[in-house]
Amino acid sequence: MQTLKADIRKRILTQSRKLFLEKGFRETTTRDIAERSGVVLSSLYRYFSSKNDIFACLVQPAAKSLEDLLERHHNSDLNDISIIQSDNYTEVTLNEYLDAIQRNRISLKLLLLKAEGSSYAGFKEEYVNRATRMVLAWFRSMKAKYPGMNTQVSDFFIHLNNVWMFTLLEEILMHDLPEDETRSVLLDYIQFEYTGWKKMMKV
Amino acid sequence: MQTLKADIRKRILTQSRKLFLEKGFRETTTRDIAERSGVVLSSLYRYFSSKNDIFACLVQPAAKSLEDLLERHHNSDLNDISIIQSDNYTEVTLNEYLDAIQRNRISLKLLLLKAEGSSYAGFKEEYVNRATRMVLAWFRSMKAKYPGMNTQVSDFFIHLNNVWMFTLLEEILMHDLPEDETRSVLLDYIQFEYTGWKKMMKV
Amino acid sequence: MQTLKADIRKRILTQSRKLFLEKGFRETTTRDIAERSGVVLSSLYRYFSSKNDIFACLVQPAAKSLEDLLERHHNSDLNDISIIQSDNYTEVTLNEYLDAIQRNRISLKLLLLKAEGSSYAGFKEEYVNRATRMVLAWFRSMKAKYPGMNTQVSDFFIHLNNVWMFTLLEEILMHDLPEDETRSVLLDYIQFEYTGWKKMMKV
Amino acid sequence: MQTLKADIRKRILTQSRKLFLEKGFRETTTRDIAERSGVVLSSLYRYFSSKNDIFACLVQPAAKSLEDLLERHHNSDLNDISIIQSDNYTEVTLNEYLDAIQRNRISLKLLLLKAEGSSYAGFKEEYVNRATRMVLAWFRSMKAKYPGMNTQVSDFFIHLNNVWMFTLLEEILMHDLPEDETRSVLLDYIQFEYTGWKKMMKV
DNA sequence: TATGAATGAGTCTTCATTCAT
DNA sequence: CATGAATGAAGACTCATTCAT
Repeated sequence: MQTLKADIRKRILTQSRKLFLEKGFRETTTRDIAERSGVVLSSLYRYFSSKNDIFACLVQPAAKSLEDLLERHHNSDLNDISIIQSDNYTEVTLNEYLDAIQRNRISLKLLLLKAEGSSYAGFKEEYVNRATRMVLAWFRSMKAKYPGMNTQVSDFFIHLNNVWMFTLLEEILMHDLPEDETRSVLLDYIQFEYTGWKKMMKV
Repeated sequence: MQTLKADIRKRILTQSRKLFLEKGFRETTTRDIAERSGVVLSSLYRYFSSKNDIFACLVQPAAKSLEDLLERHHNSDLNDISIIQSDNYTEVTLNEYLDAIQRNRISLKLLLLKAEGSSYAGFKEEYVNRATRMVLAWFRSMKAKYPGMNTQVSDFFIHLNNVWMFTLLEEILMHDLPEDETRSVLLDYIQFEYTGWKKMMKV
Repeated sequence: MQTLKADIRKRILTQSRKLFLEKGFRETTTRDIAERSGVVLSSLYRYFSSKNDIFACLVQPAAKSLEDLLERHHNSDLNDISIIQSDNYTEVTLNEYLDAIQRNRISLKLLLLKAEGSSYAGFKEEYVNRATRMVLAWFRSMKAKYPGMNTQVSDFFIHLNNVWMFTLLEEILMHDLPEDETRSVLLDYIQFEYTGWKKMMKV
Repeated sequence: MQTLKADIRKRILTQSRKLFLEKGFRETTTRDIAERSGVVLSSLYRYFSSKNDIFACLVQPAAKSLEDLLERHHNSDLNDISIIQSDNYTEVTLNEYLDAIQRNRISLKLLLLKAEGSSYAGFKEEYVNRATRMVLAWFRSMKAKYPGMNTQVSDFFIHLNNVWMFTLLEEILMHDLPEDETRSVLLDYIQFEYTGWKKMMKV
């Protein structure tokens, strides 16, 4: 009996996922969702408190995994420049990104591409800003350690790189890049960035 | 009378520009526009055929200048690799971009950041796709000319770089970067890209 | 089983009482009641035929005691003016009121202050009207007996005094006046009314 | 042309007044109002920002006149006990009340009897509380001047008298008491109160 | 008899656009 | 050509009550 309830919930989530994916949060109506889920409109509200709530459920895993990534990667205490220059850094990083993407493809897609109108609309910007602040802090701490580092790099350019990382994510999702291609693009990206930064910072 | 009419049109455009800038296309209502322009709502439709039409007028210069850039830069007939490697290529390119931005700041801002809900919502994607196709064509023609070039670069990565260029634009506009900073960021960008690509293509 | 059933009924009544008290009849939803009672929504309807029915159960003792009071006090056959003028009339009356209030505080509170939206919403008005009719009848019969009585007092003013009595009740309940204060206020009230009426009727 | 607009507004106000009067704020739907006013539902919102707004327009004169009364009558600086005992005090007061009532019958009726569900629902209680505070202040200042005054009167009883005044108002309105009867009831009321208070305070 | 699910009518509000004078 | 008025479709959310197992 409880299974039934869970079933309907799942059905609603499945169908709304489809709809959000097709038309985005804003253009998807609660009626759409209800009809496609084979429920009466009012029943929707037995399972979720609002349209936004449904979206939140679908999107939360992605949001969580991104937050985790942020935590791990931009913590200035943990990541010395030596780590970044270490041989397997690239690979480790790469795998983490890949993991996050593979695990939450659709959820991420919703979060980053279809959230307009929902409470997650500003997620990307907020996230990028936080990430940028963390990177900036890391930069400053590195400069304290290695005074020879190039100081020329503007805050804005650092911000920009964070945005690009997101853009990369978005594009991978938008084009449903298969796993192997995703991996190869990520490799390219990391190499590209690495080369660029090395030159720029004259490390 | 004709003058008056033009005046009113201008007023509508000025005020709606402000509103679109503040709240975006979707959140701006026709009533807002009419009131701020000192016109009755129905009069709006004497001067413009729809809300979208108003937006189009405001956004068209930016769209045009981007189209022009596309034309000039990604035309495989015109740009041989030798040009890219020429000394002043960077500067020329830089100036063109700067020009386009400076000339159409607000219009671009509307087009790239505030178009949600309008017929221009998909502009960026479309544009990037076209640009990518052109770059790909150029790449292929280059490969035909210089068979030694690295073939490894995926189509997607090229696409990505196009998107990044847009992202750069968007961020410059979003943060109202002043001209000098814009220039310096663009320089960084070009250098960054140049380094990255050179390495990647083993040119 | 029968015991269980009674238990559940009691639980529903207890919890709905709380809710009605907090938020009033209208703002209390059947779902609220069910959840707080630890029953499934549909089970509510096994124990009560409707939301209004639940309210009725809670409110009925108060309604009953008020009806009783009405019966005893405004029965023109029973109360001669001589009784009213008797020494202990005040005290007797006072105690009756006090009793009714003390016995049914919460029930009265629901009936008089929280019934909006229920079938008891009009209770006060109806009751007052009936009471007024009875008092009027009593007045007429008194006038028949004692023709010297002042006739000037309007029907409306008598009605008004009945309403005031209710208002008094409402305020005592609304402010959760403790028993001793309730007693003292009632004393004030009776004295106040008594003085007023004596003057007015030139008894 | 502007007349037309005003006309519709007036029509909406007239019809909604009727409806609110019949069924109260809550039970009156915007659709009701629109239909009875011969307007499309959406047009309602061209003239008023919400259902509550319509109600507010209807009710504001009454609210204003009550506030004014409060201002004039419970200002402890202005009203010495000597004024209250003066010969024409009663008449002046009486006329003021009458005026307020006559001028705003329907508006008052809505405000005091039909506001449930609107933003004016708590008006009465708020008002009474403010009035009570003012009267209490007045009492204290009188006691300072005339220390012989009875102190026994409880705050609650004073509060109660304020509520009664309101109850009086409500009943007058509820029963559509004609002007002359209203006057005579008010006279009774003032006399009644006066006698009661004199006794109570042993003035 | 208990439970999960279903129901359906209803409520306020918004907005771009068109009509009639 | 301007203006006031009209339009109608749409959208999110609520709630008491009933059904089917």
